[in-house]
Amino acid sequence: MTPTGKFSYLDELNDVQRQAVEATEGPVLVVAGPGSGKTRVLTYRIAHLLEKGAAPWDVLTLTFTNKAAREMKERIEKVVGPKANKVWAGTFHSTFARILRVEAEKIGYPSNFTIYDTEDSKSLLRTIVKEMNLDKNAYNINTVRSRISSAKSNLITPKLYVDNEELRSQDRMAKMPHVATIYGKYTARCKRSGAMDFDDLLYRLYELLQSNPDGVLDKYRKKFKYLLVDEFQDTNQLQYAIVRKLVNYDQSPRNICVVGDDAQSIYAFRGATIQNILDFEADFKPHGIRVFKLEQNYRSTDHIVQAANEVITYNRRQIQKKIWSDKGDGQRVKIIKAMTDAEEGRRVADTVLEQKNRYHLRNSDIAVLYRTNSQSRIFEEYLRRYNVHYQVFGGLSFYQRKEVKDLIAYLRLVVNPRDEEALRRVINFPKRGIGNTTIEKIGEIAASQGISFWEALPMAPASARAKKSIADFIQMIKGAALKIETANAFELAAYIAKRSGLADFLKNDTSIEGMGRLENFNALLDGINAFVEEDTVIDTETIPDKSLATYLQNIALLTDFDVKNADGEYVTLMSVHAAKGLEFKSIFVVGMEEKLFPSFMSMDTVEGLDEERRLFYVAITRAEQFLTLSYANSRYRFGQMRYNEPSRFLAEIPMNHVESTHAIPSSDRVENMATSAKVSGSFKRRTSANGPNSGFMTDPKTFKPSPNEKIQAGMKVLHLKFGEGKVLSIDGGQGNRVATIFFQKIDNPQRRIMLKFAKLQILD
DNA sequence: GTTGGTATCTGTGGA
DNA sequence: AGATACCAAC
Repeated sequence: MTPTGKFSYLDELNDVQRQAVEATEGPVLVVAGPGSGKTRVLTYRIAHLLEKGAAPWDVLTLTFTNKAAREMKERIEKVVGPKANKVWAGTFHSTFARILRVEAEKIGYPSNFTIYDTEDSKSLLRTIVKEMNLDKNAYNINTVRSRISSAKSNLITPKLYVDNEELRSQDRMAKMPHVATIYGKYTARCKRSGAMDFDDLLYRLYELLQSNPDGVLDKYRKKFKYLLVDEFQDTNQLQYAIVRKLVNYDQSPRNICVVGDDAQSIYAFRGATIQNILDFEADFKPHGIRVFKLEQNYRSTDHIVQAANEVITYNRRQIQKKIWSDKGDGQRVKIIKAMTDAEEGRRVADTVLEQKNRYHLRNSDIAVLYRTNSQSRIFEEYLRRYNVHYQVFGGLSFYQRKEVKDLIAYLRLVVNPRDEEALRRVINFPKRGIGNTTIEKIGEIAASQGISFWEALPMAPASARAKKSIADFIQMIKGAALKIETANAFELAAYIAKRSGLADFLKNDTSIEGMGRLENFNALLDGINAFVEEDTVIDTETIPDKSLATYLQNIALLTDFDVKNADGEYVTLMSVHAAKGLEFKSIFVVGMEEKLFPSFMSMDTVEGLDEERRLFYVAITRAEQFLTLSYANSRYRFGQMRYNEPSRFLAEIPMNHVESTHAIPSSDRVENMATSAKVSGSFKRRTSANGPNSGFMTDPKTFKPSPNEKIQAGMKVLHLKFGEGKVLSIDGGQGNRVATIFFQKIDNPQRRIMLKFAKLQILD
């Protein structure tokens, strides 16, 4: 079949891709390896739907980032023209917020509800923990928040939480038995404040569809005739439950297509579960699901692809697939070892320069990826020193800066005075003589009467001066709220900036940082002005509504990515998580050390390690041509020098894909241990308690050594002392063969063993 | 209520 | 090291 005429875009697809695009009716699962043209399939599929006569507004595409949604729309537009803009394509959060905006009142929320960001949530939780007189050290706010978040992501309401013995006993073991109560109070407080947190945007939509007031469920089932979900491996139970509500019912055509890669699932901490992919297959099996596997990688050269393939085999469960590339062998993986984090920074920057010169790479071809955002500093330092332009993504986004959040809090308050977190933030900033005692009293009144903080404000038993301040504050907010119908968002913001004293406060701070803050503050005002003046594309939509409420609702879901200018020539610095879906000619994955990558937080469980390994898989598969991994023997953390061993992931890359001038990490380590022990007396040698000398890992009675000639790379073998291992590679001539073997259970897992002396039993 | 100094704590990822 | 929480003195 040779597609002709207007279907010519089909020519740009390989066989499997085309089948996935053309299977428009009924349930479809696309398992897409890295660089396999996943986005191309999704966009062409939508284009194909439109060409075949579907109306743009019949199609709903859910992504995880605004960037992905935006990209998709742009690419659809290239194929089908401007009607692409009428397709519903957005993030789960923004799309659901948009629907909730319309339907909120059906579930007891105002349509101008506030969206609480993580800081707001944590601040509210802190208040609740305090009010309940609980020990805030026992109730770590991040832990509490994530418990509540994952409860919501698993469809567990406060009521269900109370009755859930498993969760309750986990809480008791963690010495925080009152999480259930906190969860209940938190939910009530959000509702009373007319606020939804990020999880609520999903949960409340589910609740809406579930309770189905005024046949609202049917309305959306009819509206979205085709549903597509990107990065399905990163959905949580709640998201999948919503998807099922929308498409999986009697008489439904079940036109749903989900695209994902189990090997790239890296958001389990956010409640995502690979189980969703497996469930999807089972749930739609009775309805003729079709599964397509995209296995050809168009992004990377072979050494990189094979290294990635090999690394991921160390994970337990996975959907079988073999990613391959026909782009030639390309360069081997380069490994940089450094003594200190500073040396790592310098050598990475050196290599950046070298690659720019030798291979004529541009800054924008290069990215430095790290496990934690705090690692960015040292690379910034050296790149700046070398005069290489760079851009850091992640970390504090523009909208999270204090000066920006302060003004936004005022604006939030004008739109929704019940917004307690906004109110608490600005009631005494700039200072107007309303202190903690007064604020606490107001909180108590609100709690005892079951009213919002705002409504309790005038009842505050305070000094005459404080009362006057409060009255004035109320007046200011009410005054601004009155203008909401007549003034546009910018006029209101400018008014509040002046009237609140914020603008003056910032102008009076002449320090360097203070000037920076003023700049940000003004940039925010400019941004609001631009929103009013132009057809600003904020999310993926051209927003027709210029109200302050619309503005606030949109920026609440923006991240750093969406603000930074995407053009320009700079080296990209970002976390591995943030790099998902991106590609660069040259990738540096830095900080390849035990306890950092894999993170110490994830090291004690197999599931945790598997997720870290998938994260590493994502990192290395971002590279098209050059992949450099680096680690440092020591680095500063919390003002203290810490020593780490090279990451176990390094040892999982077979030697034949690694640049040979670099010795393997485990043998490096022996040298480095010796030198650093001399240099620094405090260096702690690993105790051998569970190391190789602590005795046999294998029962000598059942151990049957195999003939050494039979040992080959890739085999699983058993060693008397070291236990089970995997032969990574074999080198050396006949009679002198040396095997590099990875033994999972020992401290320095990668070992070089002379086969003529070794006793090894082949396991498979 | 506000200010400024000191103790304490933090140890991943992000919509 | 850097942010935040807490506390004593104004």
